[in-house]
Amino acid sequence: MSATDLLRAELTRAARSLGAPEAIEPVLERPRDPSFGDWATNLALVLAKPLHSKPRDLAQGIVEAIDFRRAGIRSAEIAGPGFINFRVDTEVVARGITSLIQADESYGRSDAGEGRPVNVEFVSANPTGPLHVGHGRQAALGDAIATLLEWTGWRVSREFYYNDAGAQINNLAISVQTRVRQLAGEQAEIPPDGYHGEYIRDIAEGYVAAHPDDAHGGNLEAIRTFAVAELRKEQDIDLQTFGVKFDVYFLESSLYSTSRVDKTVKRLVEAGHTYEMDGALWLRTTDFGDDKDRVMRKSAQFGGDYTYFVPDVAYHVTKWERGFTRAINVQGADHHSTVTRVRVGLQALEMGIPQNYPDYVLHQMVSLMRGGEEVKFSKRTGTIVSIRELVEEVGRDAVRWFFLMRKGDSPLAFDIDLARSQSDENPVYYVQMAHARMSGIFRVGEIDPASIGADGVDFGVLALPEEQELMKALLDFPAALASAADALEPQRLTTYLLDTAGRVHLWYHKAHVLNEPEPILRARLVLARAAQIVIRNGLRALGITAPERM
RNA sequence: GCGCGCGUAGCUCAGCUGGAUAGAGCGUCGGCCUCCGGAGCCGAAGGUCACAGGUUCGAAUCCUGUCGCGCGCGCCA
Repeated sequence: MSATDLLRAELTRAARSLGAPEAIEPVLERPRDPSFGDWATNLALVLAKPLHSKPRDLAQGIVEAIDFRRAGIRSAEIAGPGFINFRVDTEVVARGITSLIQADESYGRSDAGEGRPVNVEFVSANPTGPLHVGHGRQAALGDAIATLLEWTGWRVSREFYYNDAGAQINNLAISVQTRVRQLAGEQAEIPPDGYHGEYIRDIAEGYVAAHPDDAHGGNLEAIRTFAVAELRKEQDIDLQTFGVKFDVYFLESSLYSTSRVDKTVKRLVEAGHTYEMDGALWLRTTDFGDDKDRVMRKSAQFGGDYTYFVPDVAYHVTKWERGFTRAINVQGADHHSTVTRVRVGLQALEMGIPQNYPDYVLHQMVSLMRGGEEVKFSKRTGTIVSIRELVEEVGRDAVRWFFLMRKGDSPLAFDIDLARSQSDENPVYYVQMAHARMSGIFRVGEIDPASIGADGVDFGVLALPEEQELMKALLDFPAALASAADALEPQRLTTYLLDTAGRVHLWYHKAHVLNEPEPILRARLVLARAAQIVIRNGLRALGITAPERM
């Protein structure tokens, strides 16, 4: 049980003894000013209304009802309008650091998810081109969210859905076919809504080499198959470069071949939420809060196909039926209009799927900055900069960190110069350096960090304010990680790591380790080990490496 | 026009689901160190949290409206 759990449990007991409602859950937070103490609670302020008493009187009652020993505190003071500030027993801090080191690689893990399954879908790029930096942000976010959920006890499946069936694939095939014809010396133009990137020519050349019998590109079906396979291969390399692995690749075409699309449509019709108009089949999405109804099946004059959201709904039915009672989709905010449609489609099926299923994590656009100017184009791919190029230039760790350090809600200006720089101003360098420095202590001292144990160590000698603050920060790690996981906001963890790395550096400058006399040496080795573990685990949970030296 | 998101220090951004005097880095100014395991460290200035109302013990955070920016608004995906 962590220090905060102890205190919280005791507060709950004290509050109930004063007549507080059963459901009360005391909130603990770090006081803004560390001189106030280690933890503060607003419990008395919250209870003032239901109990019809003055906050300060209640606070007094709570303080008197607390068993300090059981709560693991050495003082409790009432402040301001009714806050209660606590100072944690030094013994409790010592125990916390001790169990941190014992937990080692699993420090920060919790079982809030209780092993329940969750599906995290991200990237889901159609095989019509290389992955660009927007997909990169998605890959970093999705992979980090998935890992954070694993750390908090969920059974995670990473899933990549791709459209290998629709109009865009047709566009791709025609674009490649055009290039094949040009190679054969024919006059041909890629249609305006086709794909114009340089890579299309590469694929055309590959096709001709693999299909010498079809040098003029007459076999559109073979071209389509070839192009999709090539681009899937390229995207896999992109993902590999980025270090992302998926558990499931889900093909849109399989939804047709298994009749799942037809079944979904049938069910929607039977549920009575559809109607025919102008030769098309419509879903009455306005019944569920959409601003207009949506076409499900196009009329004959538009080709008679299903619109994209129909297979998308069928796809999400499979997630539900595969046992994923929780599903998270990571997408660019430019696709946010799909959120309502997918959810509404699932509601209209009336099969007991919750209204807010699936969860969405939407992220804003990425722009690349170099030399203070925006980078717009890439030689290789035309109008986009591919994630592979970016990773090759600045490195996987920096790319991941930069994509994770901002809230998804805000647009991201990726500073290439900063990401490359080997200096404290580069946040990922700064954090990794904190880990490398801790590792350096053990390397120089020729001590195996894994051999460090905290038994019998006198924590009382860690009296510097910097080491007190550092220990507190290290003990905050599990809560910081859990908060990032719960909110599906990895930037909470990057923020925590940056702050904690700052405390590590501060301590490192202030306190020597290796040349100190015995009781201090041992205690500081323990602290260095604890810091090393926290930074390493935090970076790993974000998919970033923690180097031993830099 | 409608929907979603955003607006916090000169710049880039945090702000832990409503808490105390709104924070960090960079930049600026002043000082210290210039021995170390990669030259850092200390301090200062800098804010109408876009604006106006509202909710309550208490709002950057929740609600309403206004302004500005981004994205979306197809029988495209």
